[in-house]
Amino acid sequence: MGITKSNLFTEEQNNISTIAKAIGHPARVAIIQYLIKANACINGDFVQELGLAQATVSQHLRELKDIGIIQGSIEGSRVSYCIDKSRWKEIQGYFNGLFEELDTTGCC
Amino acid sequence: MGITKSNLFTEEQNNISTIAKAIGHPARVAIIQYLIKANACINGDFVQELGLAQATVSQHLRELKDIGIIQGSIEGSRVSYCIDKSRWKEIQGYFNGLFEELDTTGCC
DNA sequence: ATTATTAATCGTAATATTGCAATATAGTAT
DNA sequence: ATACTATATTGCAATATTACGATTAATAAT
Repeated sequence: MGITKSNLFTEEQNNISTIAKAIGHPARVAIIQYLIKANACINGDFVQELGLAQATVSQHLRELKDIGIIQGSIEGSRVSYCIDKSRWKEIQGYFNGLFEELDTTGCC
Repeated sequence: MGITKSNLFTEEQNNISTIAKAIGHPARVAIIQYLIKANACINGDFVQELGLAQATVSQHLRELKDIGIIQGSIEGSRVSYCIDKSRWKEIQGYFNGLFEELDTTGCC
């Protein structure tokens, strides 16, 4: 069917998976890395940077905006993008929660 | 088109996004959490646990196996699943790399 | 005013994902 | 041998994702 049965899962599970899904495309990882490295709000030429069509890049940017990882503010005829650091830390917290539960003692 | 242009991106970007994609479904997050919490190889009744059809669960388990997060070993007529801890730590490293690059000083 | 630049949105095609019933496979128990 | 149990695979329908050309909207430059 292609439709995820979110109602079967906890809010945390849905949160983590939704965020992971958003990170689950190399272009979006590239955008995130680029903005983190820049450490500033920039109207970078993502189209040049990524090598994808303008419409496609815009779509990826919107996905990242939708879950709050990046923010875009209109700056004249351009749009300035940056990481939402507090949201990013929140996301880091979700993943850390997932990772830190692992008990390195025991089998396997 | 629905086909990701992986060739445009770095190996790291493709690695991260591929793993994130695998985590990008609540059922798979639930499986991971369940196995981490168990800290053992178990033939848990994932079908009961998740509330999805057996075929669907099997599919999700295979996806996690494919990228190495979990391992399944045949145990009589059952299959015993567990987290691949070394792989999981490797994945943790990928995400930490992504998170730790963030400079909390500066704008935004 | 006209033209260029930048970025969002719409429409659409190709492909992927999610989910399940049905079937297949393989071990267990009777 | 037969029936039962657990899991994998196949085939298919519904929906989602990826990508792009074309269009739109809004500012900037001439």
